Amino acid sequence: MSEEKLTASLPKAYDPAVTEQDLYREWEEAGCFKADPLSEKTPYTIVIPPPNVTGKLTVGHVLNNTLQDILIRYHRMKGEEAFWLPGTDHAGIATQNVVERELATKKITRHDLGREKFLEHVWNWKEKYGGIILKQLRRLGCSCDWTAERFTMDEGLSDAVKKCFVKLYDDGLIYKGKYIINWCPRCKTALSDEEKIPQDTKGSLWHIKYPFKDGSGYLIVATTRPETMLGDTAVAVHPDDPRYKDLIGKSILLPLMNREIPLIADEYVDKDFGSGAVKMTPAHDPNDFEIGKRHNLEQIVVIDESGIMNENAGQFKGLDRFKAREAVIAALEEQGLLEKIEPHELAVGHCERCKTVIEPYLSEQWFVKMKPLAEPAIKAYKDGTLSFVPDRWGSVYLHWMENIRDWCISRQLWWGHQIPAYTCSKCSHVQVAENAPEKCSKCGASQEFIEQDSDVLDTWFSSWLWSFSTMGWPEKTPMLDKFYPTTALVTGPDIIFFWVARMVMAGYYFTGECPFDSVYFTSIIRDLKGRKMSKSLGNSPDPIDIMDDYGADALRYTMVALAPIGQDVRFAAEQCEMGRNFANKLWNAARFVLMNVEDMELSVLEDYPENLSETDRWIISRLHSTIAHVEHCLKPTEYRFNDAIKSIYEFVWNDFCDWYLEISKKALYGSDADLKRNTALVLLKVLDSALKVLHPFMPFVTETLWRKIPGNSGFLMTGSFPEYDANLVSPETEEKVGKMMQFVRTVRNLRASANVPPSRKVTVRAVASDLNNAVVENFGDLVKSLAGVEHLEITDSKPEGHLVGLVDSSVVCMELKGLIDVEKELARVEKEIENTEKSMAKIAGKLENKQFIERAPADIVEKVKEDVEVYKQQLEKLYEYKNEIGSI
RNA sequence: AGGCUCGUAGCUCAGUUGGUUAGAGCACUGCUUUGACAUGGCAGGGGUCAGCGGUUCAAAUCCGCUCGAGCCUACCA
Repeated sequence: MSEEKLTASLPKAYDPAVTEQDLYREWEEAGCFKADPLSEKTPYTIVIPPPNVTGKLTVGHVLNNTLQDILIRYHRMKGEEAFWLPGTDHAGIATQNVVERELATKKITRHDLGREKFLEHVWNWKEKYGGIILKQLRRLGCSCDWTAERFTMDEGLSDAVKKCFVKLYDDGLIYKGKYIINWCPRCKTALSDEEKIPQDTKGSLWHIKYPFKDGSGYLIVATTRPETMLGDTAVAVHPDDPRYKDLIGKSILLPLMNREIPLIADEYVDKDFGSGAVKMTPAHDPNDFEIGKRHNLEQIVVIDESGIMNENAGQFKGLDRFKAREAVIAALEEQGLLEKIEPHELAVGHCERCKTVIEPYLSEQWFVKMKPLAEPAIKAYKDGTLSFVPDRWGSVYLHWMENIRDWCISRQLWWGHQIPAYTCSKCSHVQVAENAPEKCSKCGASQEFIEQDSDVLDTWFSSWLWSFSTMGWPEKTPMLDKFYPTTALVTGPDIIFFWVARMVMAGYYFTGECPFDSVYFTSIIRDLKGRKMSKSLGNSPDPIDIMDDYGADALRYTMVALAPIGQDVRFAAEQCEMGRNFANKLWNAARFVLMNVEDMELSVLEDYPENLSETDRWIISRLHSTIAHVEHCLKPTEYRFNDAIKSIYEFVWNDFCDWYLEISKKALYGSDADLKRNTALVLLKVLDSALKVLHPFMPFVTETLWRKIPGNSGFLMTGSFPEYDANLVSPETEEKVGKMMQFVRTVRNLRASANVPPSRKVTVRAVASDLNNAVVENFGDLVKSLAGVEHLEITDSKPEGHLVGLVDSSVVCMELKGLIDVEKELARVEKEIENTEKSMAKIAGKLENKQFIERAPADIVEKVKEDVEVYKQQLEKLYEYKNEIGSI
């Protein structure tokens, strides 16, 4: 009857779809994810790297967030006040693009709507479609504290942004100026250096004749962007270049424009590149801009904000910049001014969001002086306050920090934090303040004359504050007090500059503290061909589909198992079979335990029972070795997640299922009531502990099973992690049981080689030896049930009509009913001999080497001697056996 | 151009400070539905650890070079 009950509640196969979603709701409703700022417990904090509100879950997110969840769940179970703060990022350009594209289907532009109406649209879009990814994280099982969810444009976070801007401005670290910046002619906004993606491109180097005004010939100028020559205001050479030294100061007549420009000298010019003469276009090249400033060159803008040639481009006005290039070349050629064209490879910058070729563009922008901010961030890494795993990212971080450049933070977008700078239209006075000033502080003009800067801030200007702005900073909130600075950060190395480095700088500058102790950089997920997962390639499987097919736990298991430290991962959905199979294996192991325990009215106990058997002690020893290893792997200096999950897998599958469950059947189906009870208690307790250890990695299946264990109540996830007890680890027991296992394998091996079906029992005679005697005496009954043996006995010598196998150098014989297949058996033994000889040869040579004996540590030498001795004995026995068969 | 990382079984990957008979999962071969599980069990085949050279008593592991893959940084027009 109870059999029926269990079968009903525990089906033969684990079906994640049945439990996962409901279980998550239960956890959430019970407040299991919530962290208490007033708790006395040690805080453990992670802030999520906020995904874009427009984002959908990718396999990359899966890995990243699973790792965070593992840490959070583990530390929660270790009794710490674990706080995982979730949220999203407003993603200026990306979000604006999405909404603009949607409007475009209705043939509306944002300009049709105007700023205010457009922003209303974006907010509506955000409320409706934004943050899908956070729902998807719930599906994954992430135990974020959703009551603390934040968005970078929330009121509080927006106030923090303003506050920081004002402070930096007041401290003289924010300035506005006309500089060459990266401009996307499609998004029509400035971009930071980090948003410019260089791509190697096969271009050309055009060599153009620039004639001198006085008719005394010409010089050659080489360029990759001939269309910009229309804005040239000089040609530069190196002051020491003998070819040009005497010509410096002469006038050149700029072709096509007939503008008179000077030949100037500047150290910057590389004599060995091209012709050694460089055209200067200060309005369209960052280097020319710098040189131009030194020489007071005029800045002539010839390309407009859309990438179209403007009125300064003469006859080329109105042409797109790439069309203009062709037209300029054609015109030069016609006038015989094109000397030659060389193929030339160069890195062309592209817009991170829309892939449009970036245009260096002269415009008025806001910048942050970064050098002073970098100093404490550099120190933090160098003195160990901040650590990276893998550590090699530290040098990447340092290199960037030490060569840091000012950060262009203004964006010509509408969606974002509008810059809190106000200009008086009467006197042009600029005021920077958190709130709109009521009158001009200089000329006293009233509010109507004061206008806020129309630009918004780079999204990263809000996310670099994320680690503390989310907790209420600048208010001194209990949350901030309890959970800041945070403990760990888990993110991808691709945003080390965008985010990690800047967050460290912001942490020090605004709070005086490093915002986290350690950063773990995850692997990059690729497809099986090694390509990055991307939407355009269509090679990125949808994690939701994977979870539908295999379950969230299976996906989590697989991603973590597959991802070693800092190495890229090649992933395909089918690999989740390993996770699914593992969840199923665990399910069935639990099912077995529960079915057998059911009638005994037992519940899981605090301690193991007295009078443990050797094999009980063995599984407990294995369990505690596993616990120790897992805990070691999860330390911040290690973060060896794949190692941790693998050792649990091996414990559950190999030790617990393959051996201990099989061993326990002997007791469970036997008539010794005490033994039965003891075994059941050990099974329950080990299962209970295994579920706890595995829980941070595979939360759903473990919680589901744990709650079915008699005696358990509440939630596993808020329970405690098993405490490692070194006294329960016994190498001696593991050794003893290991010999028994070897013995069983040898018998199974013999059975297989003689094709004895599992159902047929055999007789085994073990030739007396220390090992054999101990195994037969201590584990005789077990060997019988595990290896399908009917009669097991010790003999003085090998009997006739038996197959022979070895355990170390002990001989184990299996009686064969009927004739031995001589040929087959001979082949098997010969193969065995060959293998053993090969193995021995590998190490035996060492002993003949005097140097080895003298220099190698004594214990190593001893070990080799012992091994060789074992091989020798094995070979002796194998030869003997071979002769015997041969003579049949 | 510089820097970093990687190259281990057909595939995806482990292998912590040099000393293991070089491992796992999938795939493959044979046996197997015995009362947890065929998403299973038992047994097995398969690798000159990219190549060459060096250090060492000892190298998949440390060093150098070559070849191959990838990533990051860089203002050579």
